[in-house]
Amino acid sequence: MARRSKDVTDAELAVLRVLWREEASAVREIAEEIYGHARSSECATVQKLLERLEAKGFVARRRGEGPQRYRARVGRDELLGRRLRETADALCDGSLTPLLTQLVRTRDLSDEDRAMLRGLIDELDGAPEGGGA
Amino acid sequence: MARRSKDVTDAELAVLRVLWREEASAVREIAEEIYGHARSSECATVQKLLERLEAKGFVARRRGEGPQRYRARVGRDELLGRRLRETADALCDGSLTPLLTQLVRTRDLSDEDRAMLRGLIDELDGAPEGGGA
DNA sequence: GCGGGATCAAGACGATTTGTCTTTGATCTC
DNA sequence: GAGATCAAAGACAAATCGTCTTGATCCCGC
Repeated sequence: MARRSKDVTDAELAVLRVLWREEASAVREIAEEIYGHARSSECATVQKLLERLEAKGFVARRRGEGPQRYRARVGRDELLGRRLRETADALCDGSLTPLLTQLVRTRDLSDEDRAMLRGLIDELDGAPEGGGA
Repeated sequence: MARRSKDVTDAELAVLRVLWREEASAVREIAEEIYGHARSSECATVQKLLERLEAKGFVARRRGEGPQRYRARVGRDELLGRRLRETADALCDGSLTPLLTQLVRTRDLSDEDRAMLRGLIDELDGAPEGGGA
């Protein structure tokens, strides 16, 4: 039926990447970052990508003096969380646990990774979920 | 340029799900599982999906007496690992660590999840990858 | 006031993906 | 050999996605 479109496509992601690095950028700057130069067609492409990203709520634009400047409204980690949840929904009936075990089992974890993880878990164990102390 | 096609599309995944449950199934059985019945057009659809899955190496077919039977050649966890790596490549330059921390931070983790995780890490810590003590 | 440049919105475009269906051909049974 | 089942191939429309063109607007220095 209706094909589910991606949250952020590859080309859009390239734009987001720039915005994660550069805070607030104009179209021309982004195009230059991505393509190495900024001919008018490339600017138009970037503009279209920004337009689509804005429609999805992933970037915001600031009008004012000079060219409009765009900034990201999602961080990498939020996007990451989104994708992880998507994956969990598609493959694990929404449960995140299998992702965790799969990741840990993957064995690419360094000593530091493990230590860091342990720390995070300790933190969660120590601080009750309720929030307030 | 060339849009990257998905490893397994949604409709294909529905087929795989059946195969994960049912070991080795015939087209008609799969169609019945998915659609509730098996008219010829639905069988054809499933067949096409199986054909594509086979081309990607995700299922194998066994010819023999009676209708051909298909079985999955990837498990859920392998597919999961694949998707996780994809996500890591797209968003984290291939590093899996951010996925881990994001998952742990997500806070949807139950006590059991945390205990399980801790156990897994202990295991990794205890048994160094090199093998020998 | 005017030419020239930059910015921007809107839409067109082709390639590709994806889910579905039809057609045709093969095989088997009674 | 009639009819049913199964399989292979391809056709199909809808949708996505990256890209580009067009036309409008604005602003500057002269």
